[in-house]
Amino acid sequence: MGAAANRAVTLRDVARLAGVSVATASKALNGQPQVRAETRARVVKAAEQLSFSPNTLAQGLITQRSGTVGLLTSDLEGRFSIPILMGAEDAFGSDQTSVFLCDARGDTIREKHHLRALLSRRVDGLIVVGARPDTRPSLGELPVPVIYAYAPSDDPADLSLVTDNIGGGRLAVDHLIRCGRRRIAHITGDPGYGAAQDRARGALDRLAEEGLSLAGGEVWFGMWSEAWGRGATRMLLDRCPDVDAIFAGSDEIARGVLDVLHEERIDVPSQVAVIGFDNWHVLAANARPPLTTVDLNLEQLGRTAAQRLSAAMDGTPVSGVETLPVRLLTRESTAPLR
Amino acid sequence: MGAAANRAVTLRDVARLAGVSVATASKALNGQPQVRAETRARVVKAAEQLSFSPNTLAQGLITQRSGTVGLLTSDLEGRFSIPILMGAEDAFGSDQTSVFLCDARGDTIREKHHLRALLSRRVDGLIVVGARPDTRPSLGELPVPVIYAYAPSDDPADLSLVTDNIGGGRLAVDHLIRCGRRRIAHITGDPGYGAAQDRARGALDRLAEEGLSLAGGEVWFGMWSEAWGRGATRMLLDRCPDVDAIFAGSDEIARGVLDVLHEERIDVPSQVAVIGFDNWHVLAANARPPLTTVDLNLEQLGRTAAQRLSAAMDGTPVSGVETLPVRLLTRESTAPLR
DNA sequence: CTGAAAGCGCTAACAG
DNA sequence: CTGTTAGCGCTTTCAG
Repeated sequence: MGAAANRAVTLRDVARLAGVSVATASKALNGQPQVRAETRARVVKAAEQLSFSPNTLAQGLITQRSGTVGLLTSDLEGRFSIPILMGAEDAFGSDQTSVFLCDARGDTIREKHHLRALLSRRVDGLIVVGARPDTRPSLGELPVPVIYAYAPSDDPADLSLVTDNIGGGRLAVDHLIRCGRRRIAHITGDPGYGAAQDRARGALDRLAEEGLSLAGGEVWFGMWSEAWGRGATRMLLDRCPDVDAIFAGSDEIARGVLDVLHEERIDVPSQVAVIGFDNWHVLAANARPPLTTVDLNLEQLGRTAAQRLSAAMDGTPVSGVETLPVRLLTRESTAPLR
Repeated sequence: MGAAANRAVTLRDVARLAGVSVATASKALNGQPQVRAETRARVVKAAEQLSFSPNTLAQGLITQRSGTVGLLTSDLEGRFSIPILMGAEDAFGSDQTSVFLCDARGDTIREKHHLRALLSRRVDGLIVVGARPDTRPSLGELPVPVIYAYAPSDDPADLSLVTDNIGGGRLAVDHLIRCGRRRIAHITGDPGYGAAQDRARGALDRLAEEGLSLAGGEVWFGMWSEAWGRGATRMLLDRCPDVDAIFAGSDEIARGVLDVLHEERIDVPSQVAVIGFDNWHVLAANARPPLTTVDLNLEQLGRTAAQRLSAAMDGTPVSGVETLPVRLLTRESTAPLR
């Protein structure tokens, strides 16, 4: 059918059927101790018969808790929001808390609108997930706690959760070094992204510790696209034909790198090892060969966001920027030399 | 700050500040006619001063409408749910309706849980988005209207919205024919998917109308992966070297097809035209050359779902299966012969 | 142990 | 035009 809509069954119906008062029915259903076992059983049975489901709105009116949180994202399309959102969703048990999803699409006006709607729905808290890992404007002082995920707030009084891009760059290069590579190049995306800078910085740091410098002389900044990955690789091969490893700043770029290497009949990983970043599954797993990459651990980030938010809702707010670890995911595009 | 949480301001506070009764304040704020303009102004000003935001829960208690809908998806990861969800989100103006997002991850138990929670939150309606375009079990009779999107319900009494896969297959082949191709092959995914069967069927139909049959003799069913696209293409080239167009059942497969063609130095589109399916942006737009493909119009599907749901909530339920059109998106991997 | 009464924040008659 | 009263569905004192 789909649309059956009789009047919804209320606690009063249950009470009537069980032959008790509404108050008693309420206590029985909520496991309050001061109810005779026999009575409770009768009420529970009645509730089941009518398939009663308590009106959460009414409960919320009393308890001053709606049992909902708002998830304000700037780019749903983006692959970043989704895992975070899933992590958050399952950290709040579905029984306890439901999440309102709002996509502002990078539009401040729309964000304001959504915020207003959420507040008027009396959400108990808010998670704000940004589109890219750069600082975003704080929502300011709000009547409910807020956690910023992925993109940190510009106000240090807020709590922000971000991925460790510097650590990721370091991890990637470290892995390459452990594979015995010494002539390591770094091709990455838009230098305007904090993520590009941080990943490069981590890579450079680790290289320096080893007394190594970058093959090709410098970081190849460009765009977050396969095409740039291809173009940069061609130039790199030209200038530095003896490169033995390439750290790509994203999986998209890495795909471009692999393509050109394949074209030039340079074997991966035996001649050149390649490592990506993001673990964008459809790109990384389908690559030829499957791509070793740095996984952002985004679900974990989402779970942590939910936990911090719960803590804040229970009166233990935290502030500052918390950096969450990323991890290496090895597939076949890297291997020890020889 | 983040957690400021004084007591939320209520209509009573506004009324007091404006020096009127709660009832009058309510009327003033809700644009009821029977309020003197001067009074209304005073109330509105007071509300602004206190940055009052009406408690939607309380309103819902009275109007018997929560102004929320549930979005029950089976695979958030999947690229399919997201655009649908976005379309739905913006078809319900954010001022009117907010959406609860729940991901059941293909687990029936979890689905039941979510359903229960949603119902107890008194959602006004439900959109159920499946993971793959095959029939799924109906949720049965519910106290609110339900729309099934992408994956149709097995109960014809429900309303389901699906994409036109047969039409899509037809569209793809039609385009190839208009490009002057006569030796058209079809490489596609898992034959257990209705989508694979339907796309093939549409392709075959259109071919038949033209008196043509499939290059390579039959449909190449396999898996939804780049690797299968590559493997199938190699076999195809072997068996049928004069093929002049390949219709791939998905963009992933198409990427594999392009790879092998490139390897064999067969030019796309001058020698062989290639068309994909799904318009999975990161794959299609970054392909070499950029991939002509069939766009599923998923946002539109989401919008339509929202509209149908609104209609049903207003008392105009519909049932059956509604098939929504897909559309051709031409990029550079197809072109007229010569 | 059980029920009557009050009230969460808001709206909707109905009097004044 | 404005205020009083009742009540949405539920929980929670407080008497019985």
